[in-house]
Amino acid sequence: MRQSQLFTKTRREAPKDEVSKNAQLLIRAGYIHKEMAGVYSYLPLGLRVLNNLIGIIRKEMNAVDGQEVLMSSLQDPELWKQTDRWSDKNVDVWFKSEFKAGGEVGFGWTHEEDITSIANKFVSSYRDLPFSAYQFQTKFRNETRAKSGIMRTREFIMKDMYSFARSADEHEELYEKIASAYDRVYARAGIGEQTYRTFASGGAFSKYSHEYQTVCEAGEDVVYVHEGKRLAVNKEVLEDSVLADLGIKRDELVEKKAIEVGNIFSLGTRFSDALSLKFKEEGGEAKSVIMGCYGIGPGRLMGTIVETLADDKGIVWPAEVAPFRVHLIELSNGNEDVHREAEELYRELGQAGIEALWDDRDARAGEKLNDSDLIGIPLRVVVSEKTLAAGKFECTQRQDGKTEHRSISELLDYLSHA
RNA sequence: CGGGGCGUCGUAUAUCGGUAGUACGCUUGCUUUGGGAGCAAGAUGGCCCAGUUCGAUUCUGGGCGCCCCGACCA
Repeated sequence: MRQSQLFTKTRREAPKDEVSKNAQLLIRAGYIHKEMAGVYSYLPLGLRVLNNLIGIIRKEMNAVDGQEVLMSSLQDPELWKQTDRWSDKNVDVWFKSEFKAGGEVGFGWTHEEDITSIANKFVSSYRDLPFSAYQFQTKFRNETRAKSGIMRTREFIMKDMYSFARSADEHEELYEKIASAYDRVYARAGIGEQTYRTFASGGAFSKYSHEYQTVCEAGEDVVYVHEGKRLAVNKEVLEDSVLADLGIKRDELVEKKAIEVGNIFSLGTRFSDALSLKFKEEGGEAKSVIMGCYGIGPGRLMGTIVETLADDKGIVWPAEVAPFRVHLIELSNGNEDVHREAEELYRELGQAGIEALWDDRDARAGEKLNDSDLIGIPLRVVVSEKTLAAGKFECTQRQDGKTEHRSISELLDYLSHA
């Protein structure tokens, strides 16, 4: 799209009350807008990034046979009372409201109860299992303290998947399959190398749960990374018995700060028992369904990418995540030939299916180039009197600043292979 | 929820019990044009409610909001 028509603008300075790098850069570049503490809106550029991340996650969940649903935000207290998770004493993150006609209602902060109740309508036989269902849905959590920009908010979209299996073995198989999908998500999101499957406390039904932790100075968690095995152990569970389980030694571990970008865990029969989700085995015997739960917050993932990959000039988006593939910078200063050349290139890119942000604003070179660095689109293509004379465009990688000069066909060829 | 800090043009910052200034941004004009240009003219501000005072943006109290540390974080 034409940058002159983009209704957001960049800013030189971040608001003084934003301390986290992710929020500072995302606000300065016009990706997000803060509504109140812990509540952010996504603006055109930000929504493009968020949707790209959602697209990646959706594809990977579908690839492991996840079935997408969309559950309601409004939650029925009766359901939650059955699992003892309605009272504010047991759960302190509830947002609650009332119906005009009387009666309480809650805003969902997770959906085990809901999905289990839905599954109950359809699952009765061993033939109905296994399956996994997931959604992208806005969660509400009344955090006592929102913090770190978009990393910990009171309203956020979460991809939450729930698996339903007939046996512990079957559950384990599903669990591992989904875990591998998670690895692919982080790799495609550009933070695969920094992200480790991390052993964390498991709760009542399995010894461990797994977090996906991205090593980053801004992280709130402390993990111990075993580079050889590409895994990590959360500080919370760092004990000799855990090290023995994993076959690793204490001195092989390196302490790092990390951001939790995903969490998967086994639920056992905690919810199926409480809500009577059972199936009949081949022999006719009723058994409780074994469940698992798998979460990723695309917003937090977006923040983590910014925290992890940004440099002192601004954001650096990985290719699959970026709001546009190309940032076309027109430095025409009123030169009609340069302007026409930029317009032509923009059209050609569009025809090739490559989305570009075309900076056609009447602004000086410094402002445009600095904005381009801040916005962080992977490839910057400059069109100017110089490039017009040379017959080649100046193509610069945002990530490493490397520049190459390409003709239009060379550029299209490069983009089709990248 | 405990502790601490902060609310001044759109943004970032000064000052001050008596005229609220600067920078960037914005408007208009001229010049300039490859890493946030120059000149000139202009518009825009004291979170809310009380109290003290001749006079409050400033002092006091309350409210609301925001940030940080901790606790919490299936």
